[in-house]
Amino acid sequence: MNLPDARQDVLRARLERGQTVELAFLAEEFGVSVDTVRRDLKLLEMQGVARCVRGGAMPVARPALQRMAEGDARYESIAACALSLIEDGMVLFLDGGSTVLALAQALPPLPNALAVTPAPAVALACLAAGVPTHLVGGRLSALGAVCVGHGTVSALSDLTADLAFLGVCGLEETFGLSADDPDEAFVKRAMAQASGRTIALTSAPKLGRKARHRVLPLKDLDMLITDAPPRATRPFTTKGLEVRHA
Amino acid sequence: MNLPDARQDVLRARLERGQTVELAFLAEEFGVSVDTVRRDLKLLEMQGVARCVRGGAMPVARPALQRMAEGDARYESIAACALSLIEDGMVLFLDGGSTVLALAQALPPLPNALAVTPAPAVALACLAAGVPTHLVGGRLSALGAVCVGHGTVSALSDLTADLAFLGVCGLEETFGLSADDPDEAFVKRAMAQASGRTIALTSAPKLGRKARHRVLPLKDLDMLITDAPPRATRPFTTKGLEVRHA
DNA sequence: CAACATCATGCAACATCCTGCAAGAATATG
DNA sequence: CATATTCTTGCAGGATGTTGCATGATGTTG
Repeated sequence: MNLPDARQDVLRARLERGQTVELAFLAEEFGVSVDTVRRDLKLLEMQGVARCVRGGAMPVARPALQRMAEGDARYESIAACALSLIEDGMVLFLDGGSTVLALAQALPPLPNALAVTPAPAVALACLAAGVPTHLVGGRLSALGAVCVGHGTVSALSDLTADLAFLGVCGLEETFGLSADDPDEAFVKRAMAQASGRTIALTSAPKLGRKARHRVLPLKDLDMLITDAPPRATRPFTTKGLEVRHA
Repeated sequence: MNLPDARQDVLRARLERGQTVELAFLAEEFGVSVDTVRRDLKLLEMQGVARCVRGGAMPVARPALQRMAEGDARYESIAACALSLIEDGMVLFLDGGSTVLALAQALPPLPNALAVTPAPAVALACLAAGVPTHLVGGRLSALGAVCVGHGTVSALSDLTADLAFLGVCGLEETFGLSADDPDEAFVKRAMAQASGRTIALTSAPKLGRKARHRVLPLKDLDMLITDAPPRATRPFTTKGLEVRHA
């Protein structure tokens, strides 16, 4: 348990859960000096997971609600690439998350298409774009601001779509696509299983990461759209996954 | 949890939600001296988030909020009046519409309550306020950005709540409460029928209006909260409706 | 006006941060 | 197998940030 990677995994998990971590307390818990923990946190800060403050670190990925408002240029290129797959008349599953939200905001009017999503923010963006929208209800998860629960999953299972666009918490060569929240994982899986093609949208930092809960094995994924360089997607292309670089 | 930045984040969040904070109480809560909290608030005052006053600090209305305040100042007073009916542990039905949205944004954290709503914007506001939220899904109506349809109505009918807060398109002495969209009318009616008390929130211009579709007769309404002057609500009070003026 | 609470300032004690460095462990290389 | 390299860790130091307290000033209340 005293390997750097193990410590950093624990820290990453807590931070992504929205917890703030305290330096002195962590040093005690891990049985290492505060310097070591400080270095761990600085590393996570480089990766954009933590925000180092005096005495510890705070999560940078605060509830998806706040990230939403900012809007990120990184995601726009991914969204633009995904748009080329969409035609009017299709039924689209749209997951939650900031990358998929960027896609929803970039949608052109599609009067004959139907967007189906468990994410309220995505639903509003689709409606504003001029796409008929069906919002799948349920309990709202605090982490991702997405509807989850049995009702959500079962409602999704009763639908069928041409394309499913999934946000990604982690995508790893052997572990496949994974999510931080178990309930959100079930929702993602239901969308993947009920759609003709499943497309993952993800920014570079998520590649090679394993989030806590497995959603899909890699072979059930039809396409990956990312802004990562080709070298980072090599493990996936060699396994037969189609990758598009934004 | 005693890092300076963490404290300031908490304070910032409360102030941005319109709460006023009290010095002595905060010192107790954080386990630090009042001097420290005073310094925190002074820092936030430099950043334009707080306005220090004797004994604590008050939220400062920022330009973005002020713009909203021009159109919505009246909604805020209605929301404040509605808040007095709400207690932690209740189940609340929240309709769509800007008045109800203002109420959702004004909610304090209610960890044991449950907010149930067919409106995605309201759901996000409740979640951000720290209230567990259930979003009732369905087709998104283009008019009001509210979920409508048979699934929505039937899901609402299977629930029960203590209070239902309904937005109003029209409220007239004989015609009762009415809505512009037929589908939205069914949703409003379902919420009214499944809740203990039904409360209409409405600004002055809606009084005396008949919208296209009837939702409820006046007698099925338990309370009206409005910013209209007493003279405008005379026809309703004489019919036995309880009216509160914001 | 008197009693009291709150505020601003300065200060000393303390905690934390950064940098550099050396010892140990793991891995690579000849 | 021996040696070199890299990585990780803990520690020492000086710099900087933070905290609580004391002091006098200012505001509030009866």
